[in-house]
Amino acid sequence: MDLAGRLGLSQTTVSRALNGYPEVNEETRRRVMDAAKRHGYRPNPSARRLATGKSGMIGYVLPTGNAVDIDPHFVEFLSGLGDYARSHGLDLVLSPADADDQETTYRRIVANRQVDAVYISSPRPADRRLALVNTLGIPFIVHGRSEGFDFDYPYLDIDNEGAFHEAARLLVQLGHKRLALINGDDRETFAIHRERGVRRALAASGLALGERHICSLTMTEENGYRAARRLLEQGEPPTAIACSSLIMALGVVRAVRDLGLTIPGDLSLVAHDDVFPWLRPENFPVPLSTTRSSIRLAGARVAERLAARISRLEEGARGEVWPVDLVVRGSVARAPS
Amino acid sequence: MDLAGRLGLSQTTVSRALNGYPEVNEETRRRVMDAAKRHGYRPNPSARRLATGKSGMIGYVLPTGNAVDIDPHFVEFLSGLGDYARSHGLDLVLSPADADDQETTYRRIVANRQVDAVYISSPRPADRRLALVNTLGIPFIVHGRSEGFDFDYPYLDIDNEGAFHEAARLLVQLGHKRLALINGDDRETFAIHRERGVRRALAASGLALGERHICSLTMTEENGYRAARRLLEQGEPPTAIACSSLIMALGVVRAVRDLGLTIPGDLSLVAHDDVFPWLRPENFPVPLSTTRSSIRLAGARVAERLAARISRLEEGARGEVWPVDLVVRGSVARAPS
DNA sequence: ATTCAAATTTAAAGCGCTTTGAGGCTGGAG
DNA sequence: CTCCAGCCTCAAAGCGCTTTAAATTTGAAT
Repeated sequence: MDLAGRLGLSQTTVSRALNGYPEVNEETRRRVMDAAKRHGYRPNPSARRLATGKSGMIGYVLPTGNAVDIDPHFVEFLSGLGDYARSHGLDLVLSPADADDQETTYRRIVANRQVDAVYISSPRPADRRLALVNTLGIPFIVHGRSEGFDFDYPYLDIDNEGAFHEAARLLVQLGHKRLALINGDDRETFAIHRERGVRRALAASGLALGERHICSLTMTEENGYRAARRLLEQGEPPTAIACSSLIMALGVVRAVRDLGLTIPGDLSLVAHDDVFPWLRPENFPVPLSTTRSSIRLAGARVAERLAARISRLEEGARGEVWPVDLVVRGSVARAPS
Repeated sequence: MDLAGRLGLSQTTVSRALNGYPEVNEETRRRVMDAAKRHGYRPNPSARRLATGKSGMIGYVLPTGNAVDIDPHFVEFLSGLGDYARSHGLDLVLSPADADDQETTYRRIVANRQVDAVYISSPRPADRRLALVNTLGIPFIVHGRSEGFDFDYPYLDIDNEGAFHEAARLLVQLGHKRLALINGDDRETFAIHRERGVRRALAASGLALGERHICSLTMTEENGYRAARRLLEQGEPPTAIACSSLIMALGVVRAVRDLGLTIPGDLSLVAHDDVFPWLRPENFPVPLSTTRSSIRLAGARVAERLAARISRLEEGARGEVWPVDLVVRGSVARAPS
């Protein structure tokens, strides 16, 4: 669609007018903009891309594999990300990669300039993806945190340690001496931080988190159940449990029932709530106390910062840590005497 | 990276050799392929795209909005899709769109040739997206089915009607006269089909699905709870419930408990299981009977067919309907007398 | 009038690949 | 030998945009 021809202008001027370059007469710009709108002209992204190297897309390397399950949290994060992306004309590219070799894929999308920025989620300590992406020089943001690097990086995380510290502190204040933690996969930083939070709270009162009072498993209902049974059937069962996910908490509740115990009579329970629209803590058989942080809002914020980095409005390694609400509901009570 | 130069060949020949054109000497081809591998040469997709109009990507228009939640099923579907896509070098582009105006986005991605094919999910009867995409002429596959069009289209669906027919038939055989259905949003075809299946099974035995024995809501735990309470607290409560989702079934189970009833003593329950790794029917307080169909496998199959359509190995409007397993577990029993 | 810098606009050179239309070789048929 | 069919390979023309370098116009100052 030769807009330039129609207007008797050169392609150059049209391009400049459309892209907001200053060296175009305002009146000319108006004419061009006008004609563009009238004819529904949209620059061909493939061409623009070839010329500029910018794609207008955000990338995410999706670990896949037969035995690899995508975390259900992902969809909520995506809701937020998508919501922001939509209103800013960004698309999201999911590049599936072998879960055991994501590096190749990162290299590819960067080398090919398929996306303008990427985000990384569920980071682990010394996560190789971070080092890689940092080297490759593509704008990125980490959702969560890593540890053990000698460089800083931009991230958005929630205060997992603080949240679980608060939760544990509350339980301790209620007189609980034997506290247990049902955590997510402890190779991920968030789980490490949560454990740290619990330990710190216990230590402050001269208590400790027993070796047998901590479980670390992928966050499924079944694992929540198993962990709870293991914990509750041992010699010195905990009187309170902090749990890393609402889904696992479902299993915990089931286990408690199966054992003929009650919440909060025999066991106090606090879980982390990522705010799923389809499973709410207030609707648990006994309303569940939670540490709450909307993962969806995080998605939107990550998109926002990614956009800012692409347009160089944000630079440097700014880390952002969100506080987490502790919402007390019926599932916690004084320790049984 | 001028591969052509290195080899003393023309760009043309290199391009042809790499893309498998027949007019290249096999020995030459080998040399080129070899050098390409050795130097890690990868054609620049942006350039190739500009030249061919093909992007090597699959598209999905993601409905977003402040009040729009992405279905948790999406992530499982994505697992399958991603798994296939990975092994075939396809990327997935999610284009977020205002849930109320997806048309603009479809037009854009087609006009810009951003993707080679798209899939559509959660279709409704006479879904406008179908008509649109069909007109636009981009390869596509529908996950699910629509109704009321005068043209055929390629789709992959499960036999929702058959599944719920079987489930209802089983319940009827067990002597249940008052059956209820807790369905998903009845604007979507799958829900309509499921209702149809239940009605057909009941009709076969001279029974009917009472107006007050059917609920249709988005599939959350809370809605499952509400629906179950509404059903069970009315004058003639059902003795059996068919439920469209495992998540809703959680709510049903909770409601049953709250009312002091038992499964399957007072109420038989069957739910549809999309096979989530994090919530399994056998782990319900009473193992849940289900109609089971892996949505993840569907995702992989959709990707496979999409790829086939892109390379024109598949053409026409082939519909594919997968049978659904009925898995009987402890949650169903003879109707109370 | 003349001049020069600032303000606009333009021609043309990429971006890195595919594809079209030709040209160069080889070898058996004439 | 000459020709021509078959094979291969190549130069060059896009694909539709951005950007560099140069040209033109404008306008105030000389």
